[in-house]
Amino acid sequence: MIKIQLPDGSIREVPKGTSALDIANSISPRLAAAVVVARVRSLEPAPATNNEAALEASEEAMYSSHAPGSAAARIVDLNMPLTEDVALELLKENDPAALKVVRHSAAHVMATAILELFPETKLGHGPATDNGFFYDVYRDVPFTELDLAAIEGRMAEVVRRDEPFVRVEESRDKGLTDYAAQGEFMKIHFIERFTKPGDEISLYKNGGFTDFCRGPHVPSTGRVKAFKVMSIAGAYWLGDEKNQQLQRIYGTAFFNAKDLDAHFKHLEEIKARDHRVLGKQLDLFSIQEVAGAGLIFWHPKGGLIRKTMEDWMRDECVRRGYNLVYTPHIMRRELWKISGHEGFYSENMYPPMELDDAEYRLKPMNCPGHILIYKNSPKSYRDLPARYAELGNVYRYERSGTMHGLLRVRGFTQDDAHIFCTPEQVVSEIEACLDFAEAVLKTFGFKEYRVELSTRDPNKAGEFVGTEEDWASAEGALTGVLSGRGLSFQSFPGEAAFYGPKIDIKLVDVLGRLWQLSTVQFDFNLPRRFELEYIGEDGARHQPVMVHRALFGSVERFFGVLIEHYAGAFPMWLAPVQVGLVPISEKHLEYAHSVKARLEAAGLRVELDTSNNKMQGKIRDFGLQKIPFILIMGDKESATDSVSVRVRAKGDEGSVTVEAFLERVKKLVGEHSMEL
RNA sequence: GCUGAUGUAGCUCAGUGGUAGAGCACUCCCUUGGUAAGGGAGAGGUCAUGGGUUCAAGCCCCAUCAUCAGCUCCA
Repeated sequence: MIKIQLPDGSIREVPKGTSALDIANSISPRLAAAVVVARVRSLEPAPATNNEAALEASEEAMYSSHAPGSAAARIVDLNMPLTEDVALELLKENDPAALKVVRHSAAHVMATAILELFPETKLGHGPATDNGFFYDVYRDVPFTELDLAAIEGRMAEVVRRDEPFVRVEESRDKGLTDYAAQGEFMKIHFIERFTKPGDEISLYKNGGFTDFCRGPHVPSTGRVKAFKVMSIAGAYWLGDEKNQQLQRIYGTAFFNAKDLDAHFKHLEEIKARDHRVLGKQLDLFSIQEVAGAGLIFWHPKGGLIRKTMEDWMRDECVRRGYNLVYTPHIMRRELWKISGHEGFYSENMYPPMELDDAEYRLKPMNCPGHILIYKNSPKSYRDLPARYAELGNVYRYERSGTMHGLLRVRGFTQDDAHIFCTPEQVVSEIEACLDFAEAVLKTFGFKEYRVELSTRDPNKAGEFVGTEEDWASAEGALTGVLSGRGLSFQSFPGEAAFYGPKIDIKLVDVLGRLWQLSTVQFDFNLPRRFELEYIGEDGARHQPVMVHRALFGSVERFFGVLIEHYAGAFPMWLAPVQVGLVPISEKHLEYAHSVKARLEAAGLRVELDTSNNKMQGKIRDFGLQKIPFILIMGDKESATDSVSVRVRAKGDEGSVTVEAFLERVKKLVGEHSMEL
């Protein structure tokens, strides 16, 4: 007999070999029908997990469905015989872990369908993802959309057959031999990678289909109730572009049709906030084929928002002790050789232009320009810290398939600054950068963010420049500042730039998506390459510490994220048109013009609709443009020097005097208020 | 760069080898109204670009460019 502890704390004694499904059935048949999978936790004290194993497990989990679960708690098949005392949790159709199991099982159903229709296909792996699942397969002939439809149809049949998922264990050698006979080269790779000689390997069978898989699965294919084959894409074998390309077939699955529908609705919502869609609808920016990919045209309304962002940023820089500088867009190739870009960044740079005096290259970064300004005159410790800031346009050659709206472009503007300081000043400078970064996020309406610290991988010292001591002190400074501020952060060893460690701030938008924007980085490399120095208090020459920092990251990318964050409904201070004026009839036009003049005199951005459309139509048009305030003016208003106020997303608020309205909105603008 | 899909009016899209279409937007006319679409008329296209097949190509074939979904990359 073994002891099974249920979530309410009660303990049942059952014969060894009893399954979770048996227990569910003993509680109630309805529970047994609703439960998908079980989570068990050993009642013995959990053995200390060793770090290396945990690391390997996470690596496996990245591209394998064979990763072992944690020793403490693991998800198991409902019909797996329980052989020791465990705490048992029956997961029903409301549990995220259960959904993953459903999706992974859906991947097996899809593989079953694919092999039935296209037996020549070789299988890679088929994990669940955040939004569904995929299966990587290899076949000489690409699958067409018709094939995908056929696969989906056959999946429905496999589900209807309601084949039980049966776990089978067999010797590794037999598995390898069988797969070799079938030419399943990818399965062989996975077995060799994830199991050791002498291990038993686990297979899951449903009907005539068998897959090397560690599970768990739903009890039978009939439990995959709501699914859809989504799309097909190329994916490199083992994620390496030097390897052959596989066909990755994406699908998604949910517990029921309602959830599946909700998922598609959610996809539509995301599409409606897509900055590329809104950029067109609100006439903010464009990308033009005739000009080239990844190059942004800022239209008047987008330009106005950009100006507001830039004005704020420049003012704030000045207020915080930065000096604004400007540097050229093209510079001699010689400079890029000194900086090292010519060597290690060349792939991302536009090729040299040959002029009569020398070769020139477009700048991919602003650092060398700022360094030349620093170097132009001797510096004393009294001159430090020197903080040079620039909204610098840089051009980087991105590979053709990688551009994405405003978020990944070939020409963009960095709010870039470089701080040259003494080692003693570093901590307070980093502090100030983080303060500034927080101010940016807060001002533009982002409440949540995550902090990441990227450090050197000591095992790969050769890939990083700078001495042991440099790195130790720089990483210590960054860590110290972060903990000193009480910020929780995640460390990423090995993720540092080759020239120094960095802090990245990722903001979380309204949909919970993460965006990498702000970055604060140490640089041991450039000060040395350019032989930067300052005269210290001791009269000797010293090398300054250099800190790179960008807060918007790129103005283009930040704008793109901003559009999606607000779904185009910008707060008052950023809205390109702040007030829309609607005269009810032609005879109110004169009054409308006078109101417009008064609002504009107060610095507001106002649009007056003088068309002969109906007032309802004018309201609709302004509404679609997501203008914060619409003012309606008819007989009543013109007689009392007032306006009828309609607020975005709130509606009609009745009439107030022009003075009172002005008072209200000037406050909203001045305070950068998120509300209206 | 790789795999697949897409490219028709300013926008969203229909058009399976035989005269280039719709709705919205735009211009003009009528309508002058009380909180998200009044009515009518008109104008607008090198069907991404370049080749090819065909008596005939938006449609079939090839190449190129761009976009989209992924992959890879992203100081």
